[in-house]
Amino acid sequence: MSEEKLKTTARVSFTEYLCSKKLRRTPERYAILDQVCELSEHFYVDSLHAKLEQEGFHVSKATVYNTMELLVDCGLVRRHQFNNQPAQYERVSGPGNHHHLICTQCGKVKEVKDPELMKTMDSRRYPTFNAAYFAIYVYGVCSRCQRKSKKKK
Amino acid sequence: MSEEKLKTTARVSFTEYLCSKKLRRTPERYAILDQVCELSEHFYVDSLHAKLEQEGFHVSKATVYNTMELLVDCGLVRRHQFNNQPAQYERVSGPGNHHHLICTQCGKVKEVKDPELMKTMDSRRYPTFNAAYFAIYVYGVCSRCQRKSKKKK
DNA sequence: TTTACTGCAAATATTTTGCAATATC
DNA sequence: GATATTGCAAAATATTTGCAGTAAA
Repeated sequence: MSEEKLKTTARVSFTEYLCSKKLRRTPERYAILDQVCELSEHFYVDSLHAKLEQEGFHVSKATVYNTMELLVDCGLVRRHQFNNQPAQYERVSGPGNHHHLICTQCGKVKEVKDPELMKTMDSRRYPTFNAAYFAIYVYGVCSRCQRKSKKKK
Repeated sequence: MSEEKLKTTARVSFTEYLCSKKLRRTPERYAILDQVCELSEHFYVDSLHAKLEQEGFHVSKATVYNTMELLVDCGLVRRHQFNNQPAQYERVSGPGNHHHLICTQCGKVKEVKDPELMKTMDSRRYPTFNAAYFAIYVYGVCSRCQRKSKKKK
């Protein structure tokens, strides 16, 4: 999907969400969503805010925080938080199809695709819990840190 | 496993860990570990600290934070952090055999056993990543919150 | 016209850090 | 005896909140 098409699709979803919840469609909210669509990787509130300012769009951080909450609530964005770092966000593009490898030494996060595992996850059913989406984190040591510890020895 | 046996096993692991890393075996560290073994559920640094003080063992919070890091590093404890709440910790008893259901409305966390899923997870292999353990979070709406939203309509 | 939203600054709260005193090795 | 660890208080920092002004409906 092209970035433009992606933006359009996201805007439509967001508009539907805002209307259904009787929330206002402000330029700030759409500018933040647009910027989110331009960030392919995981990002932080701080980096998102900096990018917006850099592009000449002034918003307060409070508004960015507020909007991220809406975007998470409407399913366009996922929130992750590892090891007491600031929260990381990630745009959702299509059905969840990857999980995360997290290095316990350097904190780096890598995405991995695993269709078989995703299928297994999708097949899970819970009697009294209405599941919406899931996140899988595998903790371990990344290749770079493995090399580092070998050197030390 | 009885609580006493569990404590003993945990102490042995922790001692091995401390020795291997040439860290000191202080009464504070063991007292914290013992207390962790007495908490079956997820807990916070704050509640753990309060429990210790309540039982007459005085430790500073800084030491609790420090020790939790060691316990996580040596694999006796897992750390979770949801939705900007303070970090939650959970004692690891035997091989990982459950995952978590998290209510996006009230924030409540529930453990679920799913041996089949655990088997699938254990079978995953990554070429350059040395996996140690994993965490699975399923987000959705718990039964209580489902009832609440029905009432509202 | 109503009131939700924004920006700003101040408040909050968890976690980290600096340092002197202490206890482990 | 050397120095890692502790306790305490202060600092750091992400996020939330209060409030007056602005703008969407």
